[in-house]
Amino acid sequence: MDNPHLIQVSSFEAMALSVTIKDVARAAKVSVATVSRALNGHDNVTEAVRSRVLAVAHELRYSPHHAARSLSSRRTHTIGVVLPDLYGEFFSELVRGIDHVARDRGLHLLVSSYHGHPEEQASALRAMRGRVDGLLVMSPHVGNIDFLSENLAALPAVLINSQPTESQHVAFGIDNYGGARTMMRHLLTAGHRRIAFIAGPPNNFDAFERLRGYRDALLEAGPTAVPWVLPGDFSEASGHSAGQMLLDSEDLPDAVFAANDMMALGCLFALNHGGLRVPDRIALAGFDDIPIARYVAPSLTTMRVNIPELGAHAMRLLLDLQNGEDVASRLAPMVPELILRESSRSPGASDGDP
Amino acid sequence: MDNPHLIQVSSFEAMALSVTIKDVARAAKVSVATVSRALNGHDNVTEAVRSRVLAVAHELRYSPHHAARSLSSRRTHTIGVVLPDLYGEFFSELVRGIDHVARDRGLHLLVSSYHGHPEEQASALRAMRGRVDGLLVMSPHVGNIDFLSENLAALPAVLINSQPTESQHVAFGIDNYGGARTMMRHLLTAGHRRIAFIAGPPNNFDAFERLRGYRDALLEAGPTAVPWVLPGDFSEASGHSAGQMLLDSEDLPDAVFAANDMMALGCLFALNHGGLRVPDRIALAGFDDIPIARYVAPSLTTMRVNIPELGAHAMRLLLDLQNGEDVASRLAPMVPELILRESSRSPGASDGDP
DNA sequence: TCGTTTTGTGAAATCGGTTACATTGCCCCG
DNA sequence: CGGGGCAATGTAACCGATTTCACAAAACGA
Repeated sequence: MDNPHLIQVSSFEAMALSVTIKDVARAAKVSVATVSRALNGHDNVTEAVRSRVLAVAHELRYSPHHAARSLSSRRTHTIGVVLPDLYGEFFSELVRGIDHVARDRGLHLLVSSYHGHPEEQASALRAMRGRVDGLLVMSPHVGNIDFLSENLAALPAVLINSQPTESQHVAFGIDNYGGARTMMRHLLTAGHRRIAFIAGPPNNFDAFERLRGYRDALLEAGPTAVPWVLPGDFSEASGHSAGQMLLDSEDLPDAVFAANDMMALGCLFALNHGGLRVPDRIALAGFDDIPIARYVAPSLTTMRVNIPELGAHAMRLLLDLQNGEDVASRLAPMVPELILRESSRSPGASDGDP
Repeated sequence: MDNPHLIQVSSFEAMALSVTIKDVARAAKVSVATVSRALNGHDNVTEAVRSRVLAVAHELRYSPHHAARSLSSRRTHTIGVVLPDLYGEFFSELVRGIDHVARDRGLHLLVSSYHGHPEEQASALRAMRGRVDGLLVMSPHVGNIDFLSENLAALPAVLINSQPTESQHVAFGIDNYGGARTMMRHLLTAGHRRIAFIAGPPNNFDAFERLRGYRDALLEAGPTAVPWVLPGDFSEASGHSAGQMLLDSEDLPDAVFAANDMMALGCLFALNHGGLRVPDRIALAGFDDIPIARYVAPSLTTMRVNIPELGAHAMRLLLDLQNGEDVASRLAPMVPELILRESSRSPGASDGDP
């Protein structure tokens, strides 16, 4: 470990814009092959040589050129993450969960969003070639998903919250259908019969499943409960319009179930400003349990989805998949949890704490 | 592993995986150089040849290997983004602004966070070599920043919201000091004299500047106003503790100014649950104007920082810097805007709308 | 003592592109 | 009609690493 006097590094080397493995080899008086072996921890280098190489490399501030390394080793140590968008807490939390696992394993993240334009998704996927070892893809658009197979060139991939497909891709997501039914059961049990639903974007698979859960729950509840669907697109603004629409109409539902929290908040905001007290006059519920949900007044009843864990688990699936492990047993969707808060507290019930 | 079926599958995939420029060249009966030129839009290829090459490339689903391309062309078409963390709306919005510009220019983003461990930052930076054409670095830790110069290998870089440094790096950020003074002026004008400040993390430069603004504003306000600083770390939890601390103490300040919105919200939450009406009993203000701020009840007075624009502008600076443009004239910090909301409405003033 | 492994190191091929330079064919003009 | 100029294409040298293979020296066994 100690042979500092062997190093003859002149300061002019520091001027070099980028130090390559050749520079290190020259300074350490060995071949590039030996430098590579020494730095990558192969066991067939003398300890004396290794420490000399390490010292020189450190002295020269050498850091290997990633593109070159991945070209020859055929590994990039990078995972591609292709998302519909980056807006809002959902994606933020998702990426955070993914990033956490990535860091643990010393991997990097190449984040790409196609900004809601499904047609750009294919090109986003294609651009990943040669940059990543695997892909995490969130593709919530209902419809043909098999472009994946066409544009992936057999990279290991895990689909997040996407429509199931015939192809072999591993998919993992949330039990949106079950979650919506759970929420509906809660609202129905509380005595609400006229329950409006603020839907998500028409082509979104999550939105579709939540709507399906709403519908099926109503069917089971019997003929007294009829569907009442308001359009929405997952944005806070669309929730606001839906709320406005309710204010403008003569008769109100007993409760409003929004397909996600953002819309529930927009709706709440509209109702609040319209002077309609929640939950006294109308109950309100959302889906996702984004962090804000607990802070608004009244705090929002919602289905909690552990979003970081969704991303983290998908990431772990992907990595294990790369290692050839069998992950089939770990693909059951995550079941969301009902979080009861003030916005659905029935007026008849105890007033609750502050 | 010696299941013949598996072998068959994997070898099939291997073939699909490795369609290189050579395969295209062979199929189109031209040389690899011509393929490269045709695909990259050089003008010295016959139209007939170009279209043949394009057709074949599309037919074979060829997409160039990124590592190889960037190794020879010395461009990665990727920008590295090194952040302290990915948690919370601030970073989410920041990345969104950056991503927006990146997409416009057809660039990718390599996101890396060092999870609050400054010592990991150097390695995060070093790992960027050969993967990115430029760097966006947010390094809010007070102290030696010159590790940047040491670990950057002359990559163009823009610092976001970081302590100014002697080195040549381009830096861009928010006028935290001025913003804090603006808020203080508002609170003082409203008649508050005993104003408590919930500080950010001790080593954070933004936090430091905001605290400095608070202190200087108090000094100017004269001897009747004395500093009252509560510890915090930018997290909602620390704001909550600060609020709790206030509730437990006998005498209350007239107003609380939190160094960011997350802490203001935590504090608000604590005060609400403690039965202390905001703003009737105590005024409250934050900093950042994160989206939630307008939804909480009472809605939060804060300094608006256009966070996506902060990221977007830093990104544009970086790209122009790469092009050798002079960006010196565009480095003036962004001035935050005072957003008056319910949480600081003085009890004496008009009651305001719902 | 002399083969025969074992071990450490170097030379060179390789990964998949880009691009400088060489080559070819064609047009045009003296 | 012959050669200079030009445009289109091919050849091959890179880019900076990893890795295979060859080879020399050292260790080993008989």
